[in-house]
Amino acid sequence: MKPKQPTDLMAPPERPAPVAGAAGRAPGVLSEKHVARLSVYRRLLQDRPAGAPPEIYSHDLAALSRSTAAQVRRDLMTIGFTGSPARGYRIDQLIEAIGRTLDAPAGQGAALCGVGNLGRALLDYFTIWRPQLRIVAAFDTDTAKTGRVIHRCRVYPLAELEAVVRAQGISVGVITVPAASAQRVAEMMLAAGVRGFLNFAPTPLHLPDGAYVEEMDITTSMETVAYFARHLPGAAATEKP
Amino acid sequence: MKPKQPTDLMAPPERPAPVAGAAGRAPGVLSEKHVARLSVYRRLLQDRPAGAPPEIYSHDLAALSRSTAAQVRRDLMTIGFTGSPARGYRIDQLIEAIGRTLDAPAGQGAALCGVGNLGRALLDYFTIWRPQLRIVAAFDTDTAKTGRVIHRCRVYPLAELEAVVRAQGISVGVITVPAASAQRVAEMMLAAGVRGFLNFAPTPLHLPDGAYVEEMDITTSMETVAYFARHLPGAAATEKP
DNA sequence: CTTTCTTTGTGAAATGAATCACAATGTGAA
DNA sequence: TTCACATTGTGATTCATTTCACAAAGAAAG
Repeated sequence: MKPKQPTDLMAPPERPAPVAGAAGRAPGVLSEKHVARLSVYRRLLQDRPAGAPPEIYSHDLAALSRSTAAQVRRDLMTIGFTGSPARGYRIDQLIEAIGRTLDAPAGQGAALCGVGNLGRALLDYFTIWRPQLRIVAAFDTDTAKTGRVIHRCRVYPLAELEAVVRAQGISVGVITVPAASAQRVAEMMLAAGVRGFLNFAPTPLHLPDGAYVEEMDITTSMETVAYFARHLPGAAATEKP
Repeated sequence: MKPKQPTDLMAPPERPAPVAGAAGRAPGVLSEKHVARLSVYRRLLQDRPAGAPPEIYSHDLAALSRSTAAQVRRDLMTIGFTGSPARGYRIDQLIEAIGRTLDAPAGQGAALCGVGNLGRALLDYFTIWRPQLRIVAAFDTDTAKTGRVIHRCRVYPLAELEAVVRAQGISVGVITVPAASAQRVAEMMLAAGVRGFLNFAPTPLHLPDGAYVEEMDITTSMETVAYFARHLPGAAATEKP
């Protein structure tokens, strides 16, 4: 074989394809894991019992969130929040600081596509939800479902998606349709202005840059858990040699 | 302040606490991300249309799975699967090879706790499922639900959890109870022999080493998506300066 | 006031994962 | 047969994230 040029000459260098994700983050924008941890911290702090002290140490928050003290301190550092030695972090201020990072000042609306079993469960899950981030519209093709209001959320026919999403300035889409329709529905939402997608369909979405997709692949998670249930240190169970 | 010993003398060095996860993997055991990708590869290959060619190139599988060709090759390398230059990977053999890695030879059973909206949706989701990994029992405290069969799955009272889990050799637990009961239910399952947990409750589980927990935190995922919907390159939308 | 203790904030180091880049391999065409 | 080419397999490298480890900062006790 002969020595070759940098491998590909006409093909672009191997990238995650022109596909969505937080791949190339703008400077000052946090990483996905980072945002997820902040979200968890906030909820844990909000769920605190009434009598609890108004401050918390990094190692206590770490214990609550299954993290480490160093991780917590680093996370808070990057959002510019500071505590005091020997007293820890002020909980009320911390909740507020995380909110400034995570929440849209004017609030954000989400739309859900596919009012099946899972869709209805999620609507229910998010009914009691702060105004900061709410599912404000649902869509389905089934005329038996459209026009009704399920868990306080109106169900529109899919044909009205573009109009409703635009009118309400919806920026987040939750996809709970069957795998076969997921890509089509996602593209409709994208065209209507939705930028962030939470995809429960068991197939990856292919969207251009400028869209962010989080795959919630229940089947894959289940298989992952099953794998580690067998392969964890000290797990001889269920395994046939 | 005075120079100090290695920081902590009696406290153990900061670790993710004696808490579950794939933290310290045994040698030869794959990483979580790795397993997740293999699971996705397999499903994509299985879902292939009938007329498709019996082989596939790494870059084609990468495109399907939102990955890169190099990543795919590396993944298959670590499970010891090889293709042929200029012809790619044999799909049928690859599906089988992934199965040898992911599946328990004798199959694995899962139990679901909490037959609410979300629990029922998941039971439905997993009804048509291969024998390799199935939800074989559900549990709930509500006597209106126990004794019935929902989506082909029998619902037992929580009191029978230990007996049923032991009798059926169940190794995976799916938690869809309210946050307040999640920890208790997880501990019951752990005591009965469950090693892997898929936790949909909006609070992290605290289990000792020897248990693996995958958090399926829908609220956090939603907040993450919302954040990136606003902060993605070229996303001025929904943001108020 | 001084000492002792625990905690924060953060460079530096370590770990882990993804990507690069290229020799080796096989295919099909001439 | 030989050539040209696209692809695999993989060491080396880069990049991202986590962890370490310690100076600085209070607080509380003496």
